[in-house]
Amino acid sequence: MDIPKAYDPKEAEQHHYQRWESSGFFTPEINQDPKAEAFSIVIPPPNVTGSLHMGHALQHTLMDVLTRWKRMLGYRTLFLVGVDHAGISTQLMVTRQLKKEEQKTPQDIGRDAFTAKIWEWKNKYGGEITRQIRREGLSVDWTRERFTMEESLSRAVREVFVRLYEEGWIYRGTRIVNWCPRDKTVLSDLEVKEEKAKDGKLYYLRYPVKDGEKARAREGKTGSGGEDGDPPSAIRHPQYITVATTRPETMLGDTAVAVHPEDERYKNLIGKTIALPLTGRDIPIVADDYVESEFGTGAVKITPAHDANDWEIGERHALEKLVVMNDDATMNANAGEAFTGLDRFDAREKVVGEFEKLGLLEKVEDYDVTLPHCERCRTVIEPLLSEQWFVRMDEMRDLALKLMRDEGFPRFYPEVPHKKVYTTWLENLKDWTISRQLWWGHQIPAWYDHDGNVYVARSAEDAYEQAGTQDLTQDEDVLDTWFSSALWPFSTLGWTGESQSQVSSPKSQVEEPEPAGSSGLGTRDSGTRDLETFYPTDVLVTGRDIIFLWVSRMVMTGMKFIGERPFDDVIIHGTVLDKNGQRMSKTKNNGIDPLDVFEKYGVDATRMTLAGSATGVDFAWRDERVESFRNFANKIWNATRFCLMNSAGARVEDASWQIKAGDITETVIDRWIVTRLNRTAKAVNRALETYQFHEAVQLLYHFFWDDFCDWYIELVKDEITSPDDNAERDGARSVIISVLEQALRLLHPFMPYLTEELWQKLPGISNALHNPVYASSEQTIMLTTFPTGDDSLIDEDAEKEVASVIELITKVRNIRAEMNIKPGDRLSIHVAGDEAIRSVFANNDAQIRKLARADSIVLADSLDVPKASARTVLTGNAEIAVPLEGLIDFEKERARLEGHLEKLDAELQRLNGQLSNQNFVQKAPKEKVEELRSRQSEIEQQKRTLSQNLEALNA
RNA sequence: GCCGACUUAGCUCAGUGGUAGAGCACUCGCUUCACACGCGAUAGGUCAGAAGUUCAAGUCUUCUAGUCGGCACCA
Repeated sequence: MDIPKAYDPKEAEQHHYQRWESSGFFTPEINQDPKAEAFSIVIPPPNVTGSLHMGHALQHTLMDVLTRWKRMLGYRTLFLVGVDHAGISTQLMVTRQLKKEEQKTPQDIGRDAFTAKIWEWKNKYGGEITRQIRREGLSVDWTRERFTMEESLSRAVREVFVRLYEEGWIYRGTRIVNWCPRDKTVLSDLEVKEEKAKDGKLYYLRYPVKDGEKARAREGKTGSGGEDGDPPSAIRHPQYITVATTRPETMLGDTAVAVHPEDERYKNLIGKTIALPLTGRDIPIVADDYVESEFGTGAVKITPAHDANDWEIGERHALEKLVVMNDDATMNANAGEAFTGLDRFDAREKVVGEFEKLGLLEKVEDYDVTLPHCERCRTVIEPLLSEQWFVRMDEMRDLALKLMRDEGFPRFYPEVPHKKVYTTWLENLKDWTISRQLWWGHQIPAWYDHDGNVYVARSAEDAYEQAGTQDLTQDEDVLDTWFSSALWPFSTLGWTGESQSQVSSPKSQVEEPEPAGSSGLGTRDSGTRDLETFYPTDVLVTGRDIIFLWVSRMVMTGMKFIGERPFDDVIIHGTVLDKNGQRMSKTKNNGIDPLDVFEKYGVDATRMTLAGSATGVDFAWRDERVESFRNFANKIWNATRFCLMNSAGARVEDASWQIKAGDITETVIDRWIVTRLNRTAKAVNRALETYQFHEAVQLLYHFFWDDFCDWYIELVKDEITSPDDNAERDGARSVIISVLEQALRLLHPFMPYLTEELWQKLPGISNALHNPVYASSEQTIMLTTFPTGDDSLIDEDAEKEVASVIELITKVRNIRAEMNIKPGDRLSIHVAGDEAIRSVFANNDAQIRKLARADSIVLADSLDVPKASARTVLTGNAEIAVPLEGLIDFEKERARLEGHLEKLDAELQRLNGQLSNQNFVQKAPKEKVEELRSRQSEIEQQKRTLSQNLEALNA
């Protein structure tokens, strides 16, 4: 067979995906067992504007590993894929394009034309991310692909909105909100990022108090001792009160100054009036507990329309709420003629300048301040009084908290710290601002009549009916993108709220089996049956940045509208950092493009790298790491190449080969590799059950490379490559190729392309190797049965025997290396040991001689070798000597033995210490003590032997 | 300010109370007929520091130091 010496990933990556997809392997309908248990995952929908980054690649890999694994185990498997409309991002992108190509703004062309443009853009460019998902090899069901803006999902959105409104859980109200003056929309608290301001300043402004004490005024000091000697009087008060602020421009909207009611400095000012400079307005001095006397001057200017805390104070004291800014953060007419139209930062300078002119600027201090920024465009957020739609979170939150308290769902992996963070966040949750001043998104299903009455309805027709008129206008705003994402686990499975009975049937039950012959394609109308089958989903894989934004909200809506949790488990994966441990970001331009990595090292090697990182832990990206998995892929390629070069007369035994393994596994070496295979299979399954992906990767890597390649292939090589055409050789060839086939299955969820490519080349493969539930499907490794390991095939004696053989070979190789024996020089090996070990070595004489490059092995009761020999001992106290007449360097040999003795000494000392400790002997488990004792006597024996050897050398 | 995580070999990281592990890099040797993206053999650790619990601590507790997160506040 003509197979290239090096694996070329691109070759395999081109061929298989299209066949997998078009053959319907990814759809749950491929499973022909009507009773098959369901397994489902929904993808966190990537933004339609997005392109693949490492975070995606990581989470996608984990989801696909689980899906492919479960599918091979016979589950009815759905990995649901879809894309998010990503309101702000998409609107901004198309706005930019419109400006560039037509020099127009969205307002120029109007709402309908603009949203049409976005749909156009989506249809043209929105497929980028889905092409990349195919490249990753994800076994997602494209026949069920969803988009958050498609009709059925939009219907679910309207249904949820209407029902929450009718229950009073959604309301419209006027609040201080986070306003992005650049995107000109309100944002939720979660879309705002606190960042340190570059040169924060704290400005101390003097506000004149009406009827202030003139004598004090000239000094311009508050509270300090009068230099004119006038004693302070209870009736007298200073002419000014000084307030400190970081945003002087907001003083134009001040409607009070607040002090702490117990603050002695200001007690007599409470109730007085301030003549607010630059405005001609009079504002009161009020007392409020919120004020901290120690901070700043202890007096706070109150701007209820432009600060959340001030708004609260305003409510308590019935203050006027004066809005002084426009939606682009320029000052409006309320700010006064001199300021109207000025940008907020220009207004700040001007206000400060004016105060200075008036002698009212006391001082300016440098001040570290963190300011809220728009997560997306990094503009400083302006807290603004605005009328918006909100979701009341008290009862929603309780649904999620109750689920966690009563049932412990969702289970977070890793549990620490996410369970606590999630719970704490829920406990302190504030209402959710859901309206957005955008055009791209789900328009709020609320209509208004001329009198401002609101009609919330599932459709315009319903609203007309409610209002008794068609003269209504729909709310201009759209919903937060996360509102539709919150419904994703059920809206994608067909829930639109119509004729919805509670999901009561266990999801393992599928009412009617798919008719035979149905390829499972084109099942978009599977409707609510999908919901019954696949909801709740099994596991959600996502990053910690959207636990609040997304995970928590899915839990709430799932509990509210389906009455069941949306998923059992949530895997929170780590962040992929750059090689210096820094977060990847566009501004730092230190991102690593997964597609470049695919190009350079292959998709499978990238997947192994990602799955090989510990669950939930951040890790720095190293190309060297991918390189090692690229090498691993090449190793698998070449091991298979070797098997195929020697496969005449061999064939892969079908799945039952495991059971009748006794028939074909005749040698201890065969029994050993079958044992190792089954131990590995068991451990891999155990690791995946607890989402220890890196553990599974390590197990597979070492099984394949160390056990299978380094030892098994080398031990059976002579037999496999024998030119003699006989049944024994062909049997051996069938064993190795069958073990290889099982190994490829174990690797498949991680390395789908390579394993399919190689599997298809093996002799004797067919769909008879498939899991029975996929019996009639076209042959593919992805539908074979995943090996779970069989205890009856684990042979501990074989393990021990081969371990001795390996130890012997290794020790002899060690002697060769330490003594600088040339590779071409042949040796003879003398072994003294008991009957059992001698028979093990005798049975594997040929293999040992080959791998240790020895001419002969002499087995005896005791050693009879010349002084010029290198010696060592084996576990179980067998002695080894390699005569090195003329080759031995006595100095070196002495040093080698002494080194070995030293190590044994150190260990023995530890053991002696432990075993002479009565506390240990009495309290430690019996087996532990026994274990140490036998190790102790073994070391003593080995020491005796080595000492004798050393003496003989010195004699 | 509150909560949390991390600190293990030169680097990146695993580690389940019981003799410290991997990959890469390093050192030595090898054109051994699957693979130099390879083979063989080494070397390399006071597990951040201190105290405690325990027969036994990298692992559990407390404190300290450093690194990095999340949340809140910010007149």
